[in-house]
Parts: sequence; C-alpha cells; structure tokens
Amino acid sequence: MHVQQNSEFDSCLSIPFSRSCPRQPARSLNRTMQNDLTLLQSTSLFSGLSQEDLAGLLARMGAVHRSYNRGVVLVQAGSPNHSVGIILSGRIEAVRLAPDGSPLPITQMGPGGVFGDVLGGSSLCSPVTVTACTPCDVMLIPYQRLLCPDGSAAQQQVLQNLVRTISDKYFLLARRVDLLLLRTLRAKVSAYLLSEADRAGQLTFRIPFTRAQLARYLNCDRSALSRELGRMQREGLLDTYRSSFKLRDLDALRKLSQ
Amino acid sequence: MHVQQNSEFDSCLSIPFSRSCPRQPARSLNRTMQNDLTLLQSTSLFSGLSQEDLAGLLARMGAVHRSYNRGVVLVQAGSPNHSVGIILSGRIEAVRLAPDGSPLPITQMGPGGVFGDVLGGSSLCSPVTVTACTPCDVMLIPYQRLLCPDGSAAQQQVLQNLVRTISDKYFLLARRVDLLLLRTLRAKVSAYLLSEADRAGQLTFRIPFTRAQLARYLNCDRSALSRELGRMQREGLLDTYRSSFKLRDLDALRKLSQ
DNA sequence: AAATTACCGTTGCATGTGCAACAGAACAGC
DNA sequence: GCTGTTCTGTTGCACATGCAACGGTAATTT
Repeated sequence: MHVQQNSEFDSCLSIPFSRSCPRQPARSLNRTMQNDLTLLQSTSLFSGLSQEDLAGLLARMGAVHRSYNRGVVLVQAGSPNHSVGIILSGRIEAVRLAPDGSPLPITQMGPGGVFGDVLGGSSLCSPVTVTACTPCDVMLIPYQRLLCPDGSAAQQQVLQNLVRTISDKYFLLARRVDLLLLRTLRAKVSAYLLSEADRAGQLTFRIPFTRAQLARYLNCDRSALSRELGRMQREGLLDTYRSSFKLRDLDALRKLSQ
Repeated sequence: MHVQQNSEFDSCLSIPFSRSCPRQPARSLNRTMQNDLTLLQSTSLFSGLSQEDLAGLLARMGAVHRSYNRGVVLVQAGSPNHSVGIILSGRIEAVRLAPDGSPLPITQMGPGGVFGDVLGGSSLCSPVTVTACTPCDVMLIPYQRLLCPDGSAAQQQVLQNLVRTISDKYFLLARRVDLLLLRTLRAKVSAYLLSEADRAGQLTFRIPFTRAQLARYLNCDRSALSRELGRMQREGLLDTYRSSFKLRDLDALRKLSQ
C-alpha cells in the first residue's frame, strides 16, 4: 500500500484509490473498514498498535468517517479546529492566506497523512485552510479525546506517536526555512528540485505545483522563476516542461544549492 | 518570578539569578530545590502538576541537575541528543551552522525554557548547537523516560504538555517563516521590531542581537540592514543605537510590515 | 469545433540589495 | 595610558530580481 505521511511536497499525483465511492453496501463497508484499519496502522499517529486496540480506541474516541468532494474546505483558516484528521483516500492541500490575500501553498498530503495535529489542543485557530484536492475520505478524531488519557496502553502509545508526528512536521518546516534562507533564486530552485528528485527516487519526476504556485512556494516572482529555469535549461542543468522535470547535472545542482 | 519559555527572541538580557553559585551547603540546597520545583511548575512542560507529583516524577525519570559556565556547549549539532533540558537559571542560545559554516541564530531562552524537546524521540541528531550565554543551571531528563508512560496521571499530563510545548515551537517557527516571506527588507525590519515591541510591552527596548546577527536572522546583508535602519531613522519611523530601539511611528511600521 | 480560461515563456525596465572596502566608535585587556 | 578586536555606519557599484505587459499554448467547457 502506498502511504505518504507528512510529505511537505509530494510528486505523486496519481493516487490509486482503494475506493472510488465511499457509499457502499454493508458487506463492502466491512471490508472497507478492514482496509482503513490496515492503513491507519501504518500511519505515524497509530503505528505500533494492534488492529484490535486501534478499533477499540477509535470507538472510544468517537472517531468519525467523512467523505468530501474535490474543492471542499475541511478546515477554514481563522476558525478553531477541534479535530485531528487522517486521510484514508484522496489528497488534501493546506494553504495560508498571505497578508495580501494571495494563497501560499504550505503542504499537500495523501493517504495516511495526518493534519490538524499541530494545534496543541490549545483551542487555537488554524492558521491554514485545508481543502480537498481530490475526492477524499477522512477519519476525524476530536482533539480533546485524543489528548485526554484513558489509562490504556494504546492511548499512551498514541500520545507518544503524536509527539513524533508533530516533531516531524517541525523538521519539515525547518527544511522549508532552509530553502527560504538561500540567497539566490538559482540556489532555491536547485535545492528544491534536488529534494524532489530525492523524494521521487529518480531524476525524472513531476512536481505538485504549477509555475505560479512554485514561485509562491520559493517566495519569488513567477516570471523570474521561468527566466531562471530557462537559463538553467540552456546551460544543460535540467530539462523542464510544465510540471515535469529531468535533472541532468546533479553535481552542478548540488554545488549551486550550497 | 520571571519565567520565559519558548521565546524565539528575548530582549531581556539581564537575568536576576536566584543563585549565583549552584554548589551550596545542604540546607541552602533544599531551599534551592524548593525554588526549582516552583519554577518547574510554571513551565510549559510541567504545568498542572502538584509539587509532590512533580518531585516523584522527576525522581522516577532520573532527572539530573547540571551547571554550566558561559560558552559551554550543551548540545552539539550533529550528535544525538537524548535529553530534554529545562533552564533553571541563566540563558542559553541555539544556533545552526549554515552550509557555508556561518552561525545562524535560532532562538534564545531564559529560566523556564525547554530545549531538546523537538527530536521526536527518534534518536535523531540535533540540528542545532545549544550553548550557554551565561552561567546556567539546567535540569536534564532522558527523553526515553519522558516518553515511556508509567501509568501515572502525572506522567500523562506531562505527555500532553509535551505536545503543547512542541506545537508552540512549531508556531514560533511558522512566524519566522512569515518574516522570511516578506519581500522587502523594510517590511522584515518593521515586522521584527513590532514583534519585539509587542514582547517587551513598550516602544523602547533592546534586542538580543548585534547588527550582524540580526542581519543573519532576517536573511539579509549587514550593510543593507544598517542602510535601511538609517533610512527609517531619517524618516522618523524609529530611533536606534546599537541594540536599543525606540519605535516612533507605529501605524506606519504596521503598514510597512503588510 | 468554438470559446473561454488557465498556464507558461519572454522581455524591457527600474530598483532593492548583495558585495567589498573603509573608517570611526565602542569595548576589552594589559 | 596604549593596543587590538569587535561592532557599526557609510558608500560606490553591479546585478539579480520584482514588476508589468504581451502573446502563445494547453486545458476545459459549452
């Protein structure tokens, strides 16, 4: 099973859906439930739990299952969010509204991804808007129930996992800071593309951004990004067409990214 | 008692030491222990615990008390870190080494500050070097003992608190990202100074950075920063001399910071 | 198939800012 | 006192990049 968690970017755009339609007859639903448990087990939040413990825990915590269509807003920035969500199928993206109102892409996540966890139960308002990129199935768990210990070993394991999950997100954000700290646009582009190639495991890959989105992500102007990519292409460093990239000179790119 | 936690910047440079020398006769030491407990109670990590619970928990977890002289390295970047530290007195600072080797200030903390918590227990190596700005007293708790539940209510409370603590640090980092995303140097300076004034609670304050450090923090050139500060001073927006600042036109600064 | 929209590359221009170099002030040590 | 070091402000210059505008191509809709 293809599980992606905490992936700040994710170049895999085609997700193999285990279910195209969440509303199914009861017999299929049981089978679906089984699939969900297996997926949840491989999640950073629920790793290390047996299926029995997990099922019991979910019931005690009042976990609910929701389906959303593409484009639906799951979490509205500025309004309080009381649930942790785990993606069962589909993709979601989190964006921030910049002070000037333009959307700033933060992260995208596929099945197994956990969102809404970095609120610390402090009844804080979410700084990001979470929307469904594709039709989604999501499991929602009230944050209070998640944090409030019931004394079970499983629940304590989940708390530990939660610490891990949030720490991982911290490090992802820290890596983004590293990107933003690079001085030249060329360095940013090189660092970003190298990280994407690393994630994809090959030198040819697609990124989950349009040019305009990537420009916002790297905090630069869209035309400047196009210009720089054109230059790098002419210099033989890479090939690119729209969202597709092929890295040609890894060593040079590594040097450029400092 | 003056408690500072999770302060990414902190303009208070003069810390009133409760103890100038940690090595004292037994009678004083007990009194010191009492002070420590009170301070720890007001910490984000140990809030909500009674002194009895806290004392028992610390003993069970194998917490140790260490003193460091100014300049000593508490955590070396790149080497694994197995302990969470809570500052009892003094100040510490965390810096990163940029790819080019220059130090990049990350955070400073005073009494009550918690560090080494964002490692997720995954035996990760610390990305930052933590050093003592002043002579320090620190309480160290093995991360494994902290995460591994013993079934006590106090321990579960600590786990919850740990989630909160890490979440808070995530948001601090997110705010730094916001700073870095601002397009012009003037906007960065305005946003930073406004946040410092907000923290200090007054328009006249000192920042914990030299010009060169602030330039690194805002990701700009030192001379460019001096130039911009000079311009803003001539325009009547603020006054500055070395690390001291006085904001003169709050409205204008707010507009500039977008 | 036509029309509408979104996406992308290109280019000219203005300028903010990195870079290097220098000098004076503050500070520490002797 | 003197000396060396660190911190800071200043300035000239080059250039990377933001900005605006335009046209072309791909994608989507009717």
